[in-house]
Amino acid sequence: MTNDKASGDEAIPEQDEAAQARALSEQQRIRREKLAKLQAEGRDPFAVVKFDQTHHSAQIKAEFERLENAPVSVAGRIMSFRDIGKASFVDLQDRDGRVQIYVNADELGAEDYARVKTYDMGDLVGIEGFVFKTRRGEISVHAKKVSLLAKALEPLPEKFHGLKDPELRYRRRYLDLVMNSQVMDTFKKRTAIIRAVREYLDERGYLEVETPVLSTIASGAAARPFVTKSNALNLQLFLRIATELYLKRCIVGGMERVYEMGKDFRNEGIDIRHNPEFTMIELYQAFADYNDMMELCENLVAFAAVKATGSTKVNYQGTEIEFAAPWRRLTMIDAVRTNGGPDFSTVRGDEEARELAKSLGLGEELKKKLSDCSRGDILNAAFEKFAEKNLVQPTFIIDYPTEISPLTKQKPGDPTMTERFEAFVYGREVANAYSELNDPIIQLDRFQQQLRERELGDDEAYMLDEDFVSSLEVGMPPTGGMGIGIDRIVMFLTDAYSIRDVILFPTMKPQEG
RNA sequence: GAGCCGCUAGCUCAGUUGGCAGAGCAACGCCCUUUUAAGGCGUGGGUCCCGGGUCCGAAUCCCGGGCGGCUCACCA
Repeated sequence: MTNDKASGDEAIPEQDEAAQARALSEQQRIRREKLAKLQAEGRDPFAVVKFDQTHHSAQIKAEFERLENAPVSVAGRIMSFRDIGKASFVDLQDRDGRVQIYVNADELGAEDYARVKTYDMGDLVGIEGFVFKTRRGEISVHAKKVSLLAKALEPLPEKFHGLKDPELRYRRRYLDLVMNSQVMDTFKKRTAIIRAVREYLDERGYLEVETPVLSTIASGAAARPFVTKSNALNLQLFLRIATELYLKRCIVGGMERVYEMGKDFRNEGIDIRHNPEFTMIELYQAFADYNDMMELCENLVAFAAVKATGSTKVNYQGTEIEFAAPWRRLTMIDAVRTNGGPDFSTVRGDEEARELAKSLGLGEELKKKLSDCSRGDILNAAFEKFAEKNLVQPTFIIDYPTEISPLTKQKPGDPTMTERFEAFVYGREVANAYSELNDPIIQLDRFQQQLRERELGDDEAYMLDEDFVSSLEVGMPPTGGMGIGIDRIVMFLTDAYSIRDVILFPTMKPQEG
């Protein structure tokens, strides 16, 4: 139970103590008593400030031939305790895994050995000893000295079944990490992927920059923002939904190649593919177009796949996915046509498209009233209905309708289409890129069209950013830009079913209150 | 936002037709100096998510609420 009562209430403490004693489980109470006893003996584990850890578990196992009989110091958490009388076997878990520790009364002396036997699973200990192999052939550390480095006042989850309850796993991720080694592996891979992305771009002359999370306009994407407030400025602010407009200002300023990898925030639904805060990389390259972005995308993701998993081929939820370049390229119109949908290349104008939408029963896919929909809206809806779910192997869908791409340059010779692509894997969008619109007059027109959409009730239409338009008036070179959803890439490379399995602390409702 | 499902010991889970709250691991005591889900003997541990209702009697049935999971909707 939370206790939110105001401080300074002198009458309550005694009741609090009683209440707390009652709230403690038998096991918690016993561990606190053990701690108190150690403290009374001048052996407070929480007073220890340092332990010299010379080796990790994995290294001892990998280099046993060289390390046999050598002195080592290892540190970690007690994960199991097999007491066989005057000797015990302890499984010690550190960052890399586990190594068995052998302790016996002869080596430690009766008094110290008796004290070690009072240590609990979950306690953090440091071991000084030497490497050996047991009769059963397990590489172990024979302890000459055992130091308690921190006491666990709460028992660990059950050693065989571990921690399974998804609610507890997400809320108390530290327990999940301790108990489930594949969870630790997933987050190590996440780090490897992020490091690989940075390495790939840094080597190609990209400058990593940081742009505002807080601003008065949340633009650059179609999404509802989180709202917050500055006390100092007495001003309503939004958390960013994209970094696009600031990064393009950097291109205007002459940085030529920039990227930012960080959190975006979208105030929308939460499910296995969406967390309100998520990690996105956006990158921009002057004098490049969307074809360059396609090559960059497929090579970057393949590079990250190799760095994280050792291969471009991964198994995702039972389906083999090949990330090696080149990825299939398919226009949106062809994707609809070849997946059982109509041929939009023969559809002229909004009215004809609306008739087609009616005959196809495209109701659910449309985001607004049919009478407000343009040919581009309907093509996009048909794509989502017919094609999207079939795009299992990495595929670039190219050439998006102008109406749904307000920051994108039109295709030369076809003003209804833009030089934009999205990359799909397993039916899910993982990247979005385009030849950036750099004509400030057309950009202003497109924003004004978005404002009309907003008036029609689309609260996700892009907000007008006048300073961004001003920056384009200064002159932005022709530029290719791309956004990649990092969490989704991590999901594919770690075979994660839910986005919550690749975010250490996913957004959860408080349990009480 | 809607539907379905879940919530019982620290953890993983049973709990029959509504009739004294259960197991394994963990804990506590004793035995055991190369075990490894160690083993043997014994002991303790519960706000059955919360609040109402029905009933002689509710973990179980009914109503309301909380949190979570899944599916759908939403989500460039």
